[in-house]
Amino acid sequence: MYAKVLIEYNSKSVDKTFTYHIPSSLKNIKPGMKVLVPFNNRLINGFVLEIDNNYNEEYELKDIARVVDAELVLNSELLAVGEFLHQQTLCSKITAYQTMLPSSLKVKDHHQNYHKYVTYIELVDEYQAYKYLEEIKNKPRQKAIIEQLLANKRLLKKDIASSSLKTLIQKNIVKEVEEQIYRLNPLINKHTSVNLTPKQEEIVNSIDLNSSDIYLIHGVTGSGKTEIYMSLIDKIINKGQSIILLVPEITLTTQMVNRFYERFGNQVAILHSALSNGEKYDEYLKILRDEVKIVIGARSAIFAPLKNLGLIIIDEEHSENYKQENTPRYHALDIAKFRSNYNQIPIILGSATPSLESMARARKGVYHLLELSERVGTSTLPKINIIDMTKELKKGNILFSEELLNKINNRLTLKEQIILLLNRRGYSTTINCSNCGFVYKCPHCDISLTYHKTSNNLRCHYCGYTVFKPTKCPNCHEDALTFLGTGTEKLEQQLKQKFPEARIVRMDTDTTQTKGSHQKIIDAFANHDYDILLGTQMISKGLDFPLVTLVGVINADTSLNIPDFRSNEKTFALLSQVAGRAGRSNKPGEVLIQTYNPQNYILECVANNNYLNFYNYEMKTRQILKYPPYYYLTSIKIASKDYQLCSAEITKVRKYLTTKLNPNTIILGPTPAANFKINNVYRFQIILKYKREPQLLQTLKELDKIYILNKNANLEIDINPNTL
DNA sequence: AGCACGCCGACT
DNA sequence: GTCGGCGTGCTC
Repeated sequence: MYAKVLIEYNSKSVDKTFTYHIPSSLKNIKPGMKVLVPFNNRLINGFVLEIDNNYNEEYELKDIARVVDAELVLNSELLAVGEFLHQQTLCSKITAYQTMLPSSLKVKDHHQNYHKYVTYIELVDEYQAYKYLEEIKNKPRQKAIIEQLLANKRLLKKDIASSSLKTLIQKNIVKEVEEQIYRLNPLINKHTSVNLTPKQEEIVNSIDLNSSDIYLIHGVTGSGKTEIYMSLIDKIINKGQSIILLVPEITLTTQMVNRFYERFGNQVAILHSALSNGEKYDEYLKILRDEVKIVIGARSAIFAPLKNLGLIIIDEEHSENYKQENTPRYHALDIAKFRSNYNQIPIILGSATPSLESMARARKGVYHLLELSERVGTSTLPKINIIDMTKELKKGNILFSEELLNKINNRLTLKEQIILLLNRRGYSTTINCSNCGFVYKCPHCDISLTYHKTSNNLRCHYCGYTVFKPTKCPNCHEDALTFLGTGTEKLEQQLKQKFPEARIVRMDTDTTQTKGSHQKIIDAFANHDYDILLGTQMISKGLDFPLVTLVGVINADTSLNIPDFRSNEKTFALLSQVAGRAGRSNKPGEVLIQTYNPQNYILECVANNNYLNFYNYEMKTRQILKYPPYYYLTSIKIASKDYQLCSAEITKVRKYLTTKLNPNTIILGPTPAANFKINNVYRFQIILKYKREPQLLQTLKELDKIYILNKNANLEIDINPNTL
């Protein structure tokens, strides 16, 4: 028996299988297993792709050393998914399979074991124990242990004083028993039943669970999409099948996970980046051992090794987090479609603000469109007002309009809560010299630095470069440095000045660095320990605080002005989402959006809660500018530390593409990429726009081969990129 | 990836 | 004469 093994070197130069002999002691080796193999005079982790019975003996083969984890096997479906991932994103094969397994399994220590054990003590023999009790009348501690064991059968070893226990173990009266436990062990199972509204019921019933169709549920915030998911999950479990529920990373808060634990208890496994490696491994084992029916997780949970998959749900379908921004650059929906096709099962997409791609497909009839236009219960959609900041500016109000200040005051006296959104962290966003015009930029990246007041330094938000706040302009040495723009830090400070009695908490990347801090802030706010929550976009999604009746957007323009073809779509989704945090219970909510562009059509659509107008308007722009969903995009970048080489190589790439691709394909560039210079690496970019390009994958694959050998220039390919 | 092999420059 | 630079090529 022989095995074809991929070596776990993340380099495209060894991205092919190597053949090994399977020794008779390892006959249980299957494709999809992790093994340890001798390679180039050392032991390397490998991944078995195929098993062969014979091998034409070209040269002598080495033996597989051992199996890393016999339980951890990718089944044939997931092996096919890995191949698909490799083909579609042009990543190396080994990267594809590594992405699909929990990251803790990138084994460094060859004798590592991920199982967590707990040690119990038990009596070896009850009769012997009684007899021994007679002998030790004057040893009360040993006696106590035996008596406890007689009453309880087993005890946790760590709860027992060790000296007397040692004697008992030596005398073979007591033995130690090790048992594997799971690090996460929810047993909350109230089996609360869902009561669906007639509209929700209608949607549940219109979904054909035996099809492989895709359904888009367009439901306004607070319309109870979760109840629909739960009801569908119930049906699937009754069919004896399992479910994957994808949510954006940030939505995986205990608020949401607890609802599923309460209803489905230990049938649920969760997978997301905040889990420790051990926790991830345990959750993964539960899935492999067929002990759970539901996997709730972020993007990579789409690879969950559930057997007998019956349904895939992607909540907040529009979220950009479903596309991975580094290799392999895959979109979870593409993997979902593959698994839907493989298992002949449906996909449910849910969103209050569907992506244009999904809505366009739904309206064309490729997906089924299901509408939920009303909130459940007594809650109604909040009233949204646009505030013209140009008028406020004349009154001298830069950050807060009069109306926003009045309303904050009002909610504070009513003991209600407030959420404020400012999509920019730090204190000031640009530092320039009013004397010579000098702008402080990162020396490694082509990005202006942001001032952070708490640490009194300037920071690059791309590479983390930090300098102390200078007192004088480094160019003209005048004391004329000015700080422009506002970040969350400055907002917090100004807010404290205006409302000294209010309890304010800030949530952004700076205040959520340590594990669990994100959750702590949410819990504290939910507990009404704070009156005002202010933060960046991470406060906008999925949170449900019944006391929040006012949402303020400090500056809607920060998001609108980002130079990206999706900035309108992102702004519409962000503002609609954050607006949806207001008035989620019986108290009506109100939203104030401050802007310097009050006549902006996107903002008007947000204010009127009119997705359809936004959709029609934005589709027209996309059509004129030849963007998705009318055209597909692919971005091809050359990255290099050498500016000259970088620009020379990208020109060659363009020439190559011109000869190989369909003449109808639009080839734009080369241009400097949006991340032109990061960490001293330059990037030039070519953008492809096409409706149909059968030569695409083949051409890119060949191009990729050319650059495998080039050490000084890297090729970065992103098919269907999120941003350009 | 990681390492051996190999072919040219400036040193004890 | 030798130490060492990193280009090339191989690993079942």
